[in-house]
Amino acid sequence: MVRNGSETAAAIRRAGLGLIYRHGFEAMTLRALAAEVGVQAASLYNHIRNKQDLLFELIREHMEALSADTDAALAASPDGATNRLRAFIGHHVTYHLERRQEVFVANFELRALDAEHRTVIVEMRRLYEERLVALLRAGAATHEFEIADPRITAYAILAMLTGACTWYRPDGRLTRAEIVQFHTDLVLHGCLGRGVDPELTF
Amino acid sequence: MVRNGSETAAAIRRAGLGLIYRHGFEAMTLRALAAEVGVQAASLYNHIRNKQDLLFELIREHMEALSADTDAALAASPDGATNRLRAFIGHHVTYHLERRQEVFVANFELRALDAEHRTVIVEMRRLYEERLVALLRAGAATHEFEIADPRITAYAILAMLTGACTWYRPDGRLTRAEIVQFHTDLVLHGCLGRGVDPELTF
DNA sequence: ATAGCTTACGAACGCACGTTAGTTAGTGCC
DNA sequence: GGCACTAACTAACGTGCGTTCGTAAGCTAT
Repeated sequence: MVRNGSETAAAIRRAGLGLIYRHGFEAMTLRALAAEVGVQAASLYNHIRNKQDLLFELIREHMEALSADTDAALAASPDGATNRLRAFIGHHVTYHLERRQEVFVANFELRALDAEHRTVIVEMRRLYEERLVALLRAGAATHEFEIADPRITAYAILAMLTGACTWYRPDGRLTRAEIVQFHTDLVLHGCLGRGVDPELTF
Repeated sequence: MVRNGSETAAAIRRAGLGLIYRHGFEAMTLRALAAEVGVQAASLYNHIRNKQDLLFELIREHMEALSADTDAALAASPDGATNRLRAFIGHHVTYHLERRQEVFVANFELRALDAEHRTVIVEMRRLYEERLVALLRAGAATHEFEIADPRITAYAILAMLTGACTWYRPDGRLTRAEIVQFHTDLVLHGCLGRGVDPELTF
């Protein structure tokens, strides 16, 4: 059977992402991937350069989409550091919850990339993190935030937000909007809550 | 050459941990492990049951040590939810920064465990998380904290704290004590800082 | 001294891996 | 209708894997 080529290519990426997510890149065999696509292992090579390149492309495409989407979200945000931070958190959480597989693979299969490919991805990730660092710096400069170390704070926030991917289930107790709300509150006010002085509520 | 058995066993665990940390469990070969220990691959089997069991034992021992150590830290803490939360954060961050390899392996090689072994570890991790959930609940009950969802908050805090392992370097800019301080402030007060109303500082 | 246990070795097994080669069958354009 | 192209197939290559086997050598207790 001869299918449309780009359909097969898309099916390979989709199935590959799922298999890498579930079993890890090293543990995924091309034969298993081919079986899931409904094709012989050798036929994969009509659509991918090789196994390593499939991983790289999956991660690269994810990082590019994330970058473009983040730009759009921040551009749409009202002015002011707090507003922009809210926009960033809302977008990051929503986007990440919607693409848990991509996020997981992009974060934890970096070590399976060879040196050159890894360098490319790490740089893309650095640029993403830098957006939040800059945002925090701006808020600290206007005294909207009280932040001793914007870089460390940015890493901590990102780890917290991205962490939601590990337990979130679409059919779970909480909606994505609720999860965004929780994390926004946590980042802005911490565990003690804003209720300490209700009059300061925004 | 015939060495003391338990020395070799310890060397296997140490080298195995490092290799799994750097390359992943699936990507680590027993021949590479044996070479690092200075032994033939077959000789490993005098000290481990098999490859899978080595991973399980590494993770299990880590989880047991973490559990015991956390109990000790909480037992030594002064009363009160905020104090206990500080103690938990201080201990978690310090312990995790000191054992980044164990932490990484225990968190991200779970999928390489077979079903029964994974069940055991997941349960141990649940019990650990439950300590923080209980702590947050206690603080919410006394109105020391304002927490809408203790479980989600616990997950978020743990993700944030554990995330420090990914960027921390012992020879880096920040000491472990500084990192503890940063994260404690973030958890307790969030980005807006307690400076919003200095009189409310605890 | 010697028996028994521990620890190591070298060689090999059977298997599954990523990848390549050569070929066949549909598809679209002139 | 014929040609070029794409996408699929089967078969096989060489490699490296986890693991087992049989054996040698050192340590320890009698």
